[in-house]
Amino acid sequence: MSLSTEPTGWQQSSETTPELEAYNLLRQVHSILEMYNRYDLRGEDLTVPQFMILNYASRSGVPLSEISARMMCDNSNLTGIVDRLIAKGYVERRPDPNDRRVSLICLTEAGAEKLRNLRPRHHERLRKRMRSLSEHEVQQLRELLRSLYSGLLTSDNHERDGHQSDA
Amino acid sequence: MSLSTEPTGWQQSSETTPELEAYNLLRQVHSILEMYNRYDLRGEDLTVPQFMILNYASRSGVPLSEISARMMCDNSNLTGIVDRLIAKGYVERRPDPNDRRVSLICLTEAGAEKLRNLRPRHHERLRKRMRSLSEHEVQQLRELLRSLYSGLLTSDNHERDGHQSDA
DNA sequence: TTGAAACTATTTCATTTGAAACAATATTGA
DNA sequence: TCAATATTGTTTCAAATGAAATAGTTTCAA
Repeated sequence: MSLSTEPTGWQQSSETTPELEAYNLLRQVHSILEMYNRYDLRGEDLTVPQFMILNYASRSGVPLSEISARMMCDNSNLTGIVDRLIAKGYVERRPDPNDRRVSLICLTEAGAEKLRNLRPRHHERLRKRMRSLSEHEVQQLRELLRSLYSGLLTSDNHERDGHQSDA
Repeated sequence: MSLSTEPTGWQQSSETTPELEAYNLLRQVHSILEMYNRYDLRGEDLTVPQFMILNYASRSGVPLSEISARMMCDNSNLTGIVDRLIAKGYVERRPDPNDRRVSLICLTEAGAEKLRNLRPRHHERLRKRMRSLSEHEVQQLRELLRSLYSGLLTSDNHERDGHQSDA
């Protein structure tokens, strides 16, 4: 996928709903921001998920399953990514003395330094990229996504077909 | 990643901005909706990207690069996914008589039938999942994402460090 | 206490994704 | 025309992801 963002040729399908449009836009925005993040990290010896783990780790150590919960992914996904971060010297695994099942992901000094360097630039870039929204609009967007997020978590949203509750 | 969505233990970091919060929520919402889509397609012999390609293909055929543009991914990603869809009998490749470089992705009758069956249910599920937002809020969200999307495409958002334009 | 159940992380396997290199074809401009 | 350039799709490789199975550990109730 190239970084150039020229107008594309295809048309919006006629069969659509506000919900579907919102969801498609959400996917597109996510995809573009992810792409920019990827390019930002290009020269930094890091991939996007590796950077994400750095952001959730700490010097004192964070359980792998806490990181996977925040990243909304499976534990099994992180094993390999953490391995690569260890190979690069940015984190290390330490056993949790209180629970021998847990392995704590600890930032090394090199990892902490990397993070001190990258995080502020990352936030600043994001801020600039969202300049097309006013301060108020950003907050509006945040609140709408918050509602949506809560709604998705709390209700029975993954029902199977049949037995709709609004019958 | 399990489907259960119980409250998690971690706290929001103190160092954050409205932009970062909005982005993190966007990622989380995206992640949850994607997870639900995955579970919906579980018994349907389809993965999420496979279903997405079905949605963009047609009986008369669509160039692969048009599909990859709409999916915001690289052509190379689709080769394998299309191969699997062909193996399942839902699409086929046909050469474009007007341009021998392009290969048209055509829905088979089985693929068209699958889509007729799945698409309405898919839209209905999405609609229900977004019920926590009012009709007006869905439209607000859509408009905000539209603005953000346009802003991301039009401006020079992937600048390297230095030469900030707001100095 | 002990056995069943739950939890944590890893392993394994298939699929998806990102990126670069490539072959075939099309387009363009000298 | 024809050579340089661009476009389309595939191949290849590394990384990430989803899901199931597994081993080790903890929790909890009988």
